[in-house]
Amino acid sequence: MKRHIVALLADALEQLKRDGKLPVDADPEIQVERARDRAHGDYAANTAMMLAKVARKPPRELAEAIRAALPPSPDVASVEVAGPGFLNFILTPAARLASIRRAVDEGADYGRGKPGSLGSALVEFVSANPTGPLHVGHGRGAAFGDALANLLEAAGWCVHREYYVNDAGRQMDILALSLWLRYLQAAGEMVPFPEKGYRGEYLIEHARELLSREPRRFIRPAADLADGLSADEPEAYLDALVGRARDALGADDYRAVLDFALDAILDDIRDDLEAFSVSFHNYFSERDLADRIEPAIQRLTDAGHTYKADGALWFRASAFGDDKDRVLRRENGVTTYFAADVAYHLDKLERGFDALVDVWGSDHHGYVPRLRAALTALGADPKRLEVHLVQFAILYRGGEKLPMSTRAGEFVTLRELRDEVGKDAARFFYAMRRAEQHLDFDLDLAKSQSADNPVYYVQYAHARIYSVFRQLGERGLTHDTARGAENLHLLETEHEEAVIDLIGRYPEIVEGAAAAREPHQIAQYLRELAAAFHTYYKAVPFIVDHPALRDARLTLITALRRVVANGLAILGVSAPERM
RNA sequence: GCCCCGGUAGCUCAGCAGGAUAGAGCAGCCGCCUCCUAAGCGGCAGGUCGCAGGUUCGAAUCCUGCCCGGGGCACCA
Repeated sequence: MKRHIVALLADALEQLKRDGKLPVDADPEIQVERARDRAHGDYAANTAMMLAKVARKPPRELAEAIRAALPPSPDVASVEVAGPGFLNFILTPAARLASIRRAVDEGADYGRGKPGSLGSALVEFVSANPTGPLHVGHGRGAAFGDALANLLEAAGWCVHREYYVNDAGRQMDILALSLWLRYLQAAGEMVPFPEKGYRGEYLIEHARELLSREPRRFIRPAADLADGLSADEPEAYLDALVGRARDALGADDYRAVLDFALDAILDDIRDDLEAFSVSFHNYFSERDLADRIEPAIQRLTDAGHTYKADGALWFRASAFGDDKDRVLRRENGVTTYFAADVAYHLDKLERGFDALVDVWGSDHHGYVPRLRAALTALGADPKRLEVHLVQFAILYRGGEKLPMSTRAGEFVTLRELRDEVGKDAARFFYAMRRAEQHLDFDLDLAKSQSADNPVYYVQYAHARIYSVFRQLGERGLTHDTARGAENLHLLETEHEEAVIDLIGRYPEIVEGAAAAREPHQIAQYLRELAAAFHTYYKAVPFIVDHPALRDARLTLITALRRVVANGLAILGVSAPERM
């Protein structure tokens, strides 16, 4: 409809140019938007005000001229000039009601774009290091990433969801060491636990599990494990302990411990995400990248963008907009995380996605320029990579800021949040806010307010509609959908106008939210829609004696129920039939 | 020091590819269940949109500077 009105305006401007009332080179971008106020009609255009200067005419006079030049349309009932020179379009009732029929007929597809019509996107999100359970910061990334993926899919993208598993490198060694030490402790050995190890309770539990499966296999004399090591340099101390653990266990058993720890934690993360209604097509292992890192580095070298200095191999990132150059291969020959990430994104590009959508924690923002630089250096269009930064929630409990450290094991887990406020409330709560918005997350408040959470408000609208139909059955009546569809013109209270208007907007909301990559627009819209419904519900009885009017109202709330369900599905929130 | 994000009602936040009177929820106050779920509805009150300039017919929205808050600036991942 919006495009239709733009086309009408374009025709009118051409007509005015032919009549010499407008300079031929006047070629404004025609902006049509939904009127914010229903008194301003359905759609509004500011075209006359934008053209007033070049046309050297007062905006209202110009608006009048455009109005007169508009070709007739079966969908437009009238056009008014208003305010400083707006053109307000009022649709015919039939045009306005068309969306109600579509919502009923198309059901779950209402508001969705043609599948794949916008291209293909790889959405990478969460990608939390597999060293411990997900915490509430990851929860925000999961909720945002999943909603964004759903949203893009709804708008017409073909979406692939991926979780990048950092299962290589030093942190895995520290994890293996930490698990092994807990295992020895569980077996009754007196071994000290390093300050910088992963201290979380979860590892103690995983260690007990390992001990019950393998009561003897990983036992080693460990009393002297730390002998002669200085703990003054905690990180170096940790690395030394890792070395001794590897020696004590031997390569095979060391690897077995590491894999056990990794599998246990990844399984836990997967279960957690599933319960959070988040799923992935693929968990991409950093280890599987092993043989692709050197070729990626080679490609950068072949293109002349690397050099050696201080014994390391550097990427000339500063030539592509980054602050400084970045190391690809360290002095000790080990490639960096960055090198792996370049290989990973090169792999994504080679898989042929039109858009690489990365959802990262905002603490990684300094990392964006170097990755973009690398892709540019490799000859890719840097615009294919878009990175969305999600601010971590800063947690407060009892007015105190909570420390968040995976290694120290001090964090509120996503699971705890879910147990406390429920999956739907947590998902909606996260989805309501813009991702880059800082979030003071007062746990006491969030938990105490759970009954006031707007998610219930929206879900209740859905459940209430089901309730109306249950009531209908109890009164021995049925909904004649054909009669309802034929009698939508009977819906003329102001409350019905408002609901019809909002349902008609839904496809535009999806399109706009997807284009802006802002799932929170869906949440905002749903609150508005639910509010319009609850007001309508209170003011107007649906189950009335007049059959045609009754069926028309039931058709309208059926359409509304569909839109609520479709919108909630994008946010990963359930649409209950009763509450 | 440099970079990113934010500063809108008492609180938490929408609104920001400029547009017609700045919105919502919560908290506060006043009302509403012989009526399809009161997890609801109606109403009242609450704002120099951080500050100062600039661009524009028009600025919460764009530009510049400053102030305040958060985060980031690794041969960690």
